[in-house]
Amino acid sequence: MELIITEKDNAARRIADILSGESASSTRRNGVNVYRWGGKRVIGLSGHVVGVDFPEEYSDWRDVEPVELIDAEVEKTPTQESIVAALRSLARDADRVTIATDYDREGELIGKEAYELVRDVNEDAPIDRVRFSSITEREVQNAFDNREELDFDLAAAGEARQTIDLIWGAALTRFLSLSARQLGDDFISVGRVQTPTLRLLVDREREIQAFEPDDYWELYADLEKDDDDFEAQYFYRDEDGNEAERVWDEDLADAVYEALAATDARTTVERVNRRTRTDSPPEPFSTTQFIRAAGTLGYSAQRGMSVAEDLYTAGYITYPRTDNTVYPDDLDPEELLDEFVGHYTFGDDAESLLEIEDIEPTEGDEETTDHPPIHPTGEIPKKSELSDDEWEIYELVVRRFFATVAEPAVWEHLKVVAELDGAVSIDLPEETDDVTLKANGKRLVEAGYHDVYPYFNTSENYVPDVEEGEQLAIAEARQEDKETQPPRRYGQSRLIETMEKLGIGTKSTRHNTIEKLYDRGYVEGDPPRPTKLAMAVVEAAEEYADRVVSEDMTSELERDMTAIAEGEATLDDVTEESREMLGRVFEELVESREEIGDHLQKSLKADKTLGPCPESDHDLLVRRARGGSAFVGCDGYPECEYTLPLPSTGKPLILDETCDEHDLRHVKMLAGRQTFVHGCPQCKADEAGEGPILGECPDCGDEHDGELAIKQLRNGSRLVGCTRYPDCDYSLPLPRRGEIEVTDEHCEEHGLPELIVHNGDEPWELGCPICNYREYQARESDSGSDLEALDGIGAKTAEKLADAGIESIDDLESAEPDAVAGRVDGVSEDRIRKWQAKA
DNA sequence: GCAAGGTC
Repeated sequence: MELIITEKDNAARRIADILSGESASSTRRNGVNVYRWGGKRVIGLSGHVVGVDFPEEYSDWRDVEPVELIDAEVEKTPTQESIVAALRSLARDADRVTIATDYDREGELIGKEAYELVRDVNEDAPIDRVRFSSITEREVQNAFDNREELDFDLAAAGEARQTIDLIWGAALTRFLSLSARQLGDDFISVGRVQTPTLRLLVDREREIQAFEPDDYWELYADLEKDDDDFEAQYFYRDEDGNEAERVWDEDLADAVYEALAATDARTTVERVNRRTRTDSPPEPFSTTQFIRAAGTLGYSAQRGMSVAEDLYTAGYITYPRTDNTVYPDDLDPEELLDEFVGHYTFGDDAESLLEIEDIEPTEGDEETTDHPPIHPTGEIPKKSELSDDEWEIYELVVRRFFATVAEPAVWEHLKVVAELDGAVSIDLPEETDDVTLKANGKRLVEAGYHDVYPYFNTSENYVPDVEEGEQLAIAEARQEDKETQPPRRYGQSRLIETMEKLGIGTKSTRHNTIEKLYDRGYVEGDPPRPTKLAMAVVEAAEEYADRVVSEDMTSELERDMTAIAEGEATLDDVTEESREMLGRVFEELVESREEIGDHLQKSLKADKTLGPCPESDHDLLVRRARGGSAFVGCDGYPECEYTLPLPSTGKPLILDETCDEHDLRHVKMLAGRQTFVHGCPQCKADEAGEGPILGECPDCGDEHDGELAIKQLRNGSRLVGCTRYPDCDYSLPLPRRGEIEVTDEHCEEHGLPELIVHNGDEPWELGCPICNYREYQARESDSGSDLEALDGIGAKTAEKLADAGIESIDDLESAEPDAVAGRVDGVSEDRIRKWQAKA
């Protein structure tokens, strides 16, 4: 039996299909897919199935001095037990083994891990390696006809990286966490990739903080041509002879403005320049460029990749983790375009592209052996099979492929330079005696690839045809006061592009690294903004472990890995040298342990500080109750017990903005799509108490004495809500407009006063707010059950639920999952719990 | 509970 091992299940299935001529059948062994036909078996791993770690006796952070990790042994242990077991049992019966992992360094290492697992149970079977850069019939057949050997040197290069990353990362992470007494979930981590990435953000933040704006002015004039006018901007030549628009001298700006604004101001056209510019179509999608494009559609790096992975797993697009920007020879663009002909969304574009005579796809600079650039596979999903996000990303990938085989666009640029007539009595900048204006027009003459790829800005700027010597009056002049702006924060996709340029991280990990910075409390918001803790970690690293905060550590490691791969150095040479270096770092580090710990702790506290406590000399902090919910408490606790509530949904983020009245920073609650700005917690608490009390809260009145009151929210809407908010979020809606009168009449059923809304001529007797809301809900449910608003409940399911007596979200929330599951076919307890969580 | 790299 021949055993073929791939890096992932998906590749295993496709290779089995190709080699068997689609006759392979899928079976499961130990819960792992195995594809079989004749005497062949194919199994897919899940990337690395073994991992490196220190022996058990090093696992207690408090027991082990971090410095001891430097010379600790590093072991490899299975991390994917079931896959390892399945692999071993297949390997026992194999008389030939073929390693078909990805064609890159990490793939070679994963292959070597498989090799060793096989050798543990089978000493004799020959083990070959096949290499292919895309899973197409030709490439795969060719690879199996030209079997090669596993490259142990290349795998060793990968092992050097594993060892060095573990030792540096673990030793420094434990050192910082212990020195700041941050154990448990909130440890302080550093690493070869995350820390230089964080430094990029911190450096930018430092620039922003140090930035001092300068004033400047810009001057515009609308020039009249026939019945139209068009905007032209004042410019001059600076010392270097370059065109400059920013005027730094206010007196000069005023003088130019006056000259332009004079009632008789006229200009003469000095120059008219027309040129056409070719606008080449974009390159094929690498992971980084894909993330950037998805970013412009509003997807975070993580989300964009996650959607792409789903589309890949479903078979609609190729593997989304690739550095490659050159399509392989195997890809026949015409053939792929043909697949889209007749499609209701893409058909017309595909047909028009097929009319191009010689289709020559664009190419980027990066050509790699691992995977092709991301492109559609030709298996086209129905729109209804995909979620909105999936469809949007799928369309992006299809259209990007279209763009890479489309024709260039052509722009016509029209530049008009005009000069103010008559003598000007202004002290103008050097090398000019004139007030000169320019207008830059552009027009898309041939849309080219923009027709099939509508994601780029193609807005035109209209400038009419004018001739040299023509006189144009000034319709209006404008002087704009401006300020230079601080550099902008990195957005997620810019950050990923910069990481790629600096060579840190990989196509598969860069987006995860950014996510990790969020999880660790190093950055907040989007674009990511570093916290005080992040500043302190970077400062500590810069001072004591400069290597781990610089991208040079990666580039030097890359150099060493190349040396190992080429047989010029050994794994031991490289790791030993790295250990010595880390040893020297620790010599200085341990001397300053307390100082470093102090600084980190202060920064951690600063990240949680809102401002002064009204009842003591301490600060108010965001704290976490035992149950995990956040609230505001005093740093002077237990002497001062002052607290303020925070909403129960989401994770609090402290903003820079401060409340004028209480000097407290505003709070934003991060809760995915339901993220909202809570504002100053003191103001919110004050507001919550406002308004007349109507009666007992039906949800928590018995247990906690909650009461219902009329509340006005910051956004202007009003409601009847519990005074114990946010601990109790019972609420009833109220109309936005009109004055609300609380009458002496009380509802018999609920004991609440009847309300009257005065808005316009006719007062509206709203009545008891609970009864009013019930009626409103009844009207809503007449027009269709609100259950369908929940993700995962379609019309059919809603009908089935209604048959079982569950007609609304309220019903669902109060239902017992096991009872419902018993009454409704095909609906499990689990699903009901999920809906209840969503409701 | 540490890293970074695979993959889901």
